[in-house]
Amino acid sequence: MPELPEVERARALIAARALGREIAGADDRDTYVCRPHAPGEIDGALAGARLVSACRRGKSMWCETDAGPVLGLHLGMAGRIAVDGASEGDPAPVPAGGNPAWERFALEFADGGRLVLIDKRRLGRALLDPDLSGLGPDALDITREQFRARVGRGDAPLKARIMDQAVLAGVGNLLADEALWQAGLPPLRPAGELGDEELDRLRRAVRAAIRRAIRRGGVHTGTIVPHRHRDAACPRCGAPMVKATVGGRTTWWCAAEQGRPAAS
DNA sequence: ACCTATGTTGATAC
DNA sequence: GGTATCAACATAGG
Repeated sequence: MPELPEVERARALIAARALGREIAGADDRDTYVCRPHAPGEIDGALAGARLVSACRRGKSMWCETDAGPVLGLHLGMAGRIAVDGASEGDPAPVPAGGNPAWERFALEFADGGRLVLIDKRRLGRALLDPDLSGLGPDALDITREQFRARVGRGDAPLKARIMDQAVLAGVGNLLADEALWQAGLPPLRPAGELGDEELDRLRRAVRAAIRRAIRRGGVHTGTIVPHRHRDAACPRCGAPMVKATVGGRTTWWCAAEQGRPAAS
């Protein structure tokens, strides 16, 4: 589920509950999730240290430590963070019993508590000193000028453009559908065709959708999310919702308000 | 049972 | 360089 809002809630959870606690060790035995590290490398780098900050850009998180190394965390497609058993940033709070096999990485604190990366699919990541140089500006911080210049160019479909993390960091599949629907813009329209007024409207919609999702608990709380299925109607005008693959992802939009029919 | 779908991202190919 | 496609993972649902 994790798009920017879920990641922000996870970051806030870490900031509130994990900073300053002595790390006794790390369980980094899952070498797929902790790649490119060998088992024991993260543990060796962090044992005895304390997290001093919890930061985020787009969907990437990282924690600085008083020992030097930075711990990078990414939730991938199904990851969530829990600290001492309390989870944030996901619709269904891990009911007491999420499968223990889904705990892919953990920081064990000297006080007995733990910070855990829970991830059914193992597409999340935990690693040292992550490279974040390829990320564009965070979707909540991007200025109007930056947004116009970075999003309003290229031949790629508008939706693919706003989901490109190098252009703008944080927007995923559901947020993209939500923001485009709120702004009344066609997902398939080439990004470079947009005018400044449309780009400003889209930026407002992206930021509003993100802030609302953070408040309400996740991207699944979006207005069109329940209407992303066959035979659904646009909750604003009643026209049929239509579907196509855009930028490699399933995309739903209002046939009337968001113009441009599905290509082929 | 078999096939498809799933909130991400990276590596590849044109 | 920009854009598109596929694969990585593991589960859930028709």
